[in-house]
Amino acid sequence: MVIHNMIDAEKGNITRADKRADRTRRKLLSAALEVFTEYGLDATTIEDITQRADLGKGTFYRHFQDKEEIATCLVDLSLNELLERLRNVGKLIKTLPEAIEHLLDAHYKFFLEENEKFILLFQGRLLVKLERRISEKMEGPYERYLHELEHLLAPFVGEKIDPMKIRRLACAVAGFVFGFFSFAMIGMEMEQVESSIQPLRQSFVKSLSSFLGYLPETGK
Amino acid sequence: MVIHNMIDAEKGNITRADKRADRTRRKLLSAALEVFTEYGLDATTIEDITQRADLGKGTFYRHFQDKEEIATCLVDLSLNELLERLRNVGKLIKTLPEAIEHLLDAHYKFFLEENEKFILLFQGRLLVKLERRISEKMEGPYERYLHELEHLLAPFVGEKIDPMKIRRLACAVAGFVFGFFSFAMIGMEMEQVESSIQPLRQSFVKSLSSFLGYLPETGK
DNA sequence: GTCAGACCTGACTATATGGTCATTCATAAT
DNA sequence: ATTATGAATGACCATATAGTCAGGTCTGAC
Repeated sequence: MVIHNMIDAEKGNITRADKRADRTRRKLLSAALEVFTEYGLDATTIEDITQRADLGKGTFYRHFQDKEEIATCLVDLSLNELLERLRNVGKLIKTLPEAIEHLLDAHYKFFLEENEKFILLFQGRLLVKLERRISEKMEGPYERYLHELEHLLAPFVGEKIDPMKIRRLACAVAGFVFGFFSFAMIGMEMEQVESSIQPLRQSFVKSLSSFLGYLPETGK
Repeated sequence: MVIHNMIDAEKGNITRADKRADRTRRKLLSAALEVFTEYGLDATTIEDITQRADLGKGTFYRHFQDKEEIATCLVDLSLNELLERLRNVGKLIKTLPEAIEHLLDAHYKFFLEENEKFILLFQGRLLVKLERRISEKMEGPYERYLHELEHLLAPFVGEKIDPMKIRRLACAVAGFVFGFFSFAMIGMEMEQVESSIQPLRQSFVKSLSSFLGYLPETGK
């Protein structure tokens, strides 16, 4: 909610005008998510967004500075949802492979349930090359994501984890989930997908564990 | 080579001017491949290309109509290389799973050896959503690719293959290779990658075979 | 009912990119 | 050496998109 209405804000009241502004902002965000995943970040124009939201062009600039800001905002929101899932550990985790299992599960469910948001976060390019014309603002949330990954895995790795390793791990996980998606593409039933992905999952978890220096014998 | 020089062309001679034009054209193509994979198709401008090629902007339009044409040209060239690999079957193929094995191998090697070209062909989006702002010209080579895939697989499938199935298969294969790439990203040795990808490969080949109606017992 | 304040609007301006063309440069024939 | 032909050039124009703002609309207080 954009707070221009200082009188009401000071009173701590939520006026109908505030609600209206909030609705408009939401409309813009949801429209932007749609067109971004449809046309891609670069190809969408501000008017694509406002037309999809059925609003005037000027309205966009009342809520966001530019395309980058709304994109960052969407990335932030989507990332928060993903991180929430990461933090929300079901069962107790004792080993690194278990932690990585959980990591995969969270991403994989996020992909299934919030497809557009996943695509926004891991939009092709991020996977394919690391150095790109990525704006400063866009790097922020991504750093946060990496930091959170480290936080999740650190307890199960002896020494401090090399930041480059975290980065690569992140790419690998996103790649894995997209790879998993390739199974879904051939129109298989979900149960069938789950079972055929199983051998890959195990192999992948093992690879990632040893990549982070895990030794099966010692359990460390 | 752009032939404006009719006198020499009629003579069947290749003049130094022709060679020069050809060199320029190649410079443009190679510069375009670089910037396309770096910035993405949408984000690159004509000047990005000419600057990278160290040429004047006007020169671009002497060789290509617009960005789309050079992109299509690159896609065509890259596709031809990929199709060449597909046609170049090493050993005799007798069953559908063997054909799919070969299909995977070709894509996988193409990805490793011609990374930029692979990325150009399967640029993120194609994977993620099928309906997009894809230009007519871009669809052409892609249709050709699908047709060639059908040609490769048809002998091992009884009835005619549903075009939609071919489309999905194509997406699945590209997705698989990107997924495979996720292994490579974590900095593993190539041999290690090959062995950890093995269970996945088998499972994937099986899934694709049955997706196309293959019954293991009958061998058809 | 009316008035102030905040939201929304779309015509307008500025800028960046696409695309053109008169000119310059390189080549090859005489 | 001269000249004709085609390649390369970059200043230039046209267009599309970013971003602005004066004016219209909605809301809530009095």
